[in-house]
Amino acid sequence: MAQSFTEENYLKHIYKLSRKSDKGVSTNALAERLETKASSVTDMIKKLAAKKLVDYKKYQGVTLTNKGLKIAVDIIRKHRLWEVFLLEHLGFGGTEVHEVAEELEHINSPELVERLDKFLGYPKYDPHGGPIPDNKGVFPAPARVRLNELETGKKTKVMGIAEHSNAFLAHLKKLGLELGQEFLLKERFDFDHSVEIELNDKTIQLSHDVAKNIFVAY
Amino acid sequence: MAQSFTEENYLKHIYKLSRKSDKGVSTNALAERLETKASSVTDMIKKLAAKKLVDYKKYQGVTLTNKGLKIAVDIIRKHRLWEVFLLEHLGFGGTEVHEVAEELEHINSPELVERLDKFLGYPKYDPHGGPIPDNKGVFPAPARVRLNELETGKKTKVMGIAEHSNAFLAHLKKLGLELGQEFLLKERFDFDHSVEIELNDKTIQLSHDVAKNIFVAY
DNA sequence: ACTGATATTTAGATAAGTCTAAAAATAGAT
DNA sequence: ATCTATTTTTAGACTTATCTAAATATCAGT
Repeated sequence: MAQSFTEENYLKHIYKLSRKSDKGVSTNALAERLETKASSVTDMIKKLAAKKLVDYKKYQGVTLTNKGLKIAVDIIRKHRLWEVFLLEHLGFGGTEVHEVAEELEHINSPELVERLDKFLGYPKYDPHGGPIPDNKGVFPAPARVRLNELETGKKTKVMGIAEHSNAFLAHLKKLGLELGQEFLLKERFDFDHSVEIELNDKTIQLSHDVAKNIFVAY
Repeated sequence: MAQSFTEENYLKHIYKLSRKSDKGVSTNALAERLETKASSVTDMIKKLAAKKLVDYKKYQGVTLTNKGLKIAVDIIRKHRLWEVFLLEHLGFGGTEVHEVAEELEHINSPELVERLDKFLGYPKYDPHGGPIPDNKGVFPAPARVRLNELETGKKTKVMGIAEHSNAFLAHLKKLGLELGQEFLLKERFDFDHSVEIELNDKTIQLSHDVAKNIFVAY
């Protein structure tokens, strides 16, 4: 039972939104994400429910079934593998990659994905730090943590980010916090959870909002 | 003005069929190629004509406009570049590649294509010997020729094939005529245009039908 | 020039995914 | 507990690409 491009996108975004809270995903939230109308979302949700890819009760939001979850995770896998390819082998820059990967993730060939995974050396994280599930849908155990959770006094490095807005990317760039950048976590201030780090002989402050969106090695 | 997956396929197949004869491509021929019905083809042709991608007069078949030709050639370019990638870098086998490339050829990102082309080393032919047009749509001048056109007495090697049926591929394999295989063209027999070649110390005969579908270096 | 066979087009229907506008359900405030 | 604002669903329509069945045009042979 093959899924259409559109169905796959719905499943993927239901998955992503469901990570943010443990309630069902609301129709409006999905509509906004998918840049479509709530009525369209309702229609599609019914279709996905008929295919047993989501559980749905009117007015209650949707959740993925195991079947739907499997498909969603596989899309994530493909997306992130392609991103690794685009960034590490084709030399794409940071932000241009995303929309191309949005297309490539829907290419339907399990063999292609396996071969690509092998070609890339079975990477566990994409260049943004997103974990890449294996072909069983299992995510790697994180050898990394959010900067707001790291113990002070540790030397570490930027492994990825949890927030991909252009504003955030630009901010990090300005701070010199590129992917792979090493630095020392000097102190955490309890009253606002901001942190102080040292990199390239400069000491800088990061707000809690920034720190919690940076993945670092531990 | 972006083309849909389906429109691109129509354009590609119109292009390929129009190579075989210099008349317009017939509705039925297209229907057979695309595994659809003649009536569907008529509808789509009208749509393409409205977009000025084909010239069309009722009952007279279709031909590509310059605009349509450009798109068709670009699809071929993408298809063949992806085939190079799949075969040379991902280790795919000969025949499994085609349907994956059929999907990849519709990924819409000029930058991706340029970067892929560069990554692959600007190949001029795909692994089947198909010439790869450059980003202006220009095909490479062939440094190769069909075996039935080569002068006798020449040492040469298999550069590609013009026929991709499984039967033909199996036949070549059995003869030991893999891609890249070197051999000597010993003789051509005028009465049936069959040829005699020597490879790996064996002398074998090839019919005209076989010879004309093998591209060789010259 | 006619006739039968074949190729092509038209007309009307269907399915997927979307929309607008209106109706119905829910949640929050009092 | 009720009212109001918000969210969600329904109903009906539109677009794309397809189909079947029927109508029409072209072609080849006489």
